[in-house]
Amino acid sequence: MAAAAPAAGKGKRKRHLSEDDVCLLQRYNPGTILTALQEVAQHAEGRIIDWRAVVAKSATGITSAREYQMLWRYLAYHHDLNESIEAGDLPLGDDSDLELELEPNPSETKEALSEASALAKALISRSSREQASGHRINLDVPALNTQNEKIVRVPSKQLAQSHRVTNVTCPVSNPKQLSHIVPSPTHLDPNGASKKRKKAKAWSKEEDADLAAGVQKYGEGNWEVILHKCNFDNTRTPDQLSQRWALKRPGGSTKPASTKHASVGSEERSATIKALHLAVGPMPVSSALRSGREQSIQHKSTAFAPKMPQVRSAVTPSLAPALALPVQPLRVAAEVQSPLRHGQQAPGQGAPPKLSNASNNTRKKQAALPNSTFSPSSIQAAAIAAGGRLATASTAANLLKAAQSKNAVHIRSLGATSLKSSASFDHGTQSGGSQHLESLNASAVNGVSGVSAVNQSGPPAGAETKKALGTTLAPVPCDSEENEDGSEFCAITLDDLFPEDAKQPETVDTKAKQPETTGPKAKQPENADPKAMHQETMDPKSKQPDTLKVGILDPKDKDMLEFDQYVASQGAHLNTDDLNKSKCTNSASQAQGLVGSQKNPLKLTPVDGKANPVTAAGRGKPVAAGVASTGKKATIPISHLAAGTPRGIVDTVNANAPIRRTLTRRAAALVPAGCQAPPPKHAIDAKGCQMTNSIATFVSSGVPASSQASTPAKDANKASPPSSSCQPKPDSVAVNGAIRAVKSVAKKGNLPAAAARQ
DNA sequence: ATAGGGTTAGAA
DNA sequence: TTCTAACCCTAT
Repeated sequence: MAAAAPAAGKGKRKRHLSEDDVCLLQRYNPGTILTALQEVAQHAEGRIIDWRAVVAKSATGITSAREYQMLWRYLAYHHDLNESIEAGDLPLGDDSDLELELEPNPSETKEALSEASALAKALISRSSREQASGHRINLDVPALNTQNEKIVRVPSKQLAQSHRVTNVTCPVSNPKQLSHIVPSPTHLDPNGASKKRKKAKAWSKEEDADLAAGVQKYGEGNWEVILHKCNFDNTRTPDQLSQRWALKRPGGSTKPASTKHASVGSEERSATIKALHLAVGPMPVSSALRSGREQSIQHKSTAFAPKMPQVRSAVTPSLAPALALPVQPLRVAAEVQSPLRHGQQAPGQGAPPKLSNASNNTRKKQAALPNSTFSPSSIQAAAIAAGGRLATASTAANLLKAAQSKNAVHIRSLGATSLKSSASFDHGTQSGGSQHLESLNASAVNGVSGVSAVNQSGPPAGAETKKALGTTLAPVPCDSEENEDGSEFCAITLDDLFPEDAKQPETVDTKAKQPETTGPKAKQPENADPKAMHQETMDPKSKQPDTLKVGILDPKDKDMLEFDQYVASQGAHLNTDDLNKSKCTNSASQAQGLVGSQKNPLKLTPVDGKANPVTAAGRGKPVAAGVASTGKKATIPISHLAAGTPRGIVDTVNANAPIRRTLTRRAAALVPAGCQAPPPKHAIDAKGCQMTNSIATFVSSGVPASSQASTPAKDANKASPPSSSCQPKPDSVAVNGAIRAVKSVAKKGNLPAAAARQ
């Protein structure tokens, strides 16, 4: 509303009075309001307004000084309108009425003038109607063309009778609403006032809350629905909602820590906790989520991998910092370090997850560096949670059937992978089905191995591996650091993980094409079967009952173990939970809302040959294989028959970050990771594991198989040996079946829309 | 639908 | 003048 604005005095706040304010009032005729504003301006010479004097002379018809004050405060400060005010009530005594100074004659803009003009006409129009119906409101509305005549003058006597108007038909300046009443401002002002950018309207907390609630209720992306179902004023557009959400959504915020949300960390942490609760039910999450050194304790987090898939919401990067649960499926403890992380702290004694809010330069950057600290397990946890969405009960069942019936897919066991891990590091910009395959097989399954080898081989090997791996490890050479217990750690920066962001994509292809050459020197004692490298991923032979050496938890891992055990105990239940339940439920959506966007992250490329996996995977960050592998001296033989027991944290790493881009792989990789993990000591439900395995199997091999069979992806040429190994074979039938199964699930809505679209 | 970048308005 | 938030536009 153009006539608005008790406006700014020097150093005072300024507020625009919009038509919405008037609409909200419902109690007062707009003319009354305008008159009141004018009167307030006239009486606002001192610090304190003498409301009684104002009322005495008021033309508004308002007889209660208190009411008058209340109206003003509503208009100026959005104070509540108190319904129960008697005529004799005294105004409040405080002197806060003029925190906003009055500008009786604010300078008008073209837009304002046109709006005001429209408003005036609307008022006149209504006035005419009311006149015809006996409700005469005598509004003398000038065109507001001059500085001194902006305020509607309302003859006092009429207003005295009519200042209370019930069901005020709100005159609007919004062209949409106005169009049926009076010519739109567009017509009134052909000079482009209507073209002018809308005045920025700050988002109130209420709006943000509404938005969050809307997202929870209707899901991210349904901005139209949210817009209409939630009480957004008509000045908001779906686009604005989307943009706002992009800014405000938990985990997606680009806000620097210095601003409003000072403690993003705690927010994310709590969000994570909630998400985790949703995933695994009430449990001593706190122990698992502890920050600080304890958090970095080596931990067989793989044990709970299969237990968490029911988290429907995407676990966004925010989960990672909170879930710093290291993993040590192998003998090398690896910790992903953010470049922001100060010092080269021994990962095992890592500082509390430090959220990086500092770099807020670009959204891109944010996407690439959602959080500053990844620990393998946190990553895994995130990926698990994300990947979990792949598996509804039915999906799992279908996939299980498919996988079991034909033994269609066999993920190469750790032993077979040996040095190909390099390929998994080199996904950078690589795209195409081959990438999927590669990622899944090499990074998910083998990645850890590769890293392990690197670490175990010591600095020289690390350096070499770094080279072999391309640029992924460049920023932070995989220097072996020995922990007090002898565990070795590999520090990997985010740049390592996301070479694409590090702008070193060239190396990708080359490496991908020559995976074998990558890390011959990387030592992988347990699995160093060169032939294995050439084995088909789907080849049953690859299913080597390798014995994994998993470090025994040392005492300080107790909490982690506790966590694992708990999760393990929850395994079956979680795996059979019906994902559908959570689809729109509060809790699930809450997780979504709190933890972050789930729509984007999930892209199930494999489902359909039409979907070009390249898009999702091609842009995907390279798989930071091996990040997770860790190990301790004591070893426990672990048979990782099922689905090849990928040490999949690797892919999980990516799941943490721009999930949107690579989730297809990550989720897939992830699941197997979980399955493999259950160390003997953890009583894990075989069923749940199998199911998960099935899914993993499907995803892993299914993607490439599918894409290769049906889509000559543009990057198909880049197919690396591993991927080619995944050529559809008789066995792949099962894979396809699994794909179909998932597809159907997706169609049923069990998978996020984004996934279904794929 | 969304990301990313540019533009604009308002506040400090 | 600078910074920030909101808006707008365009490409994907």
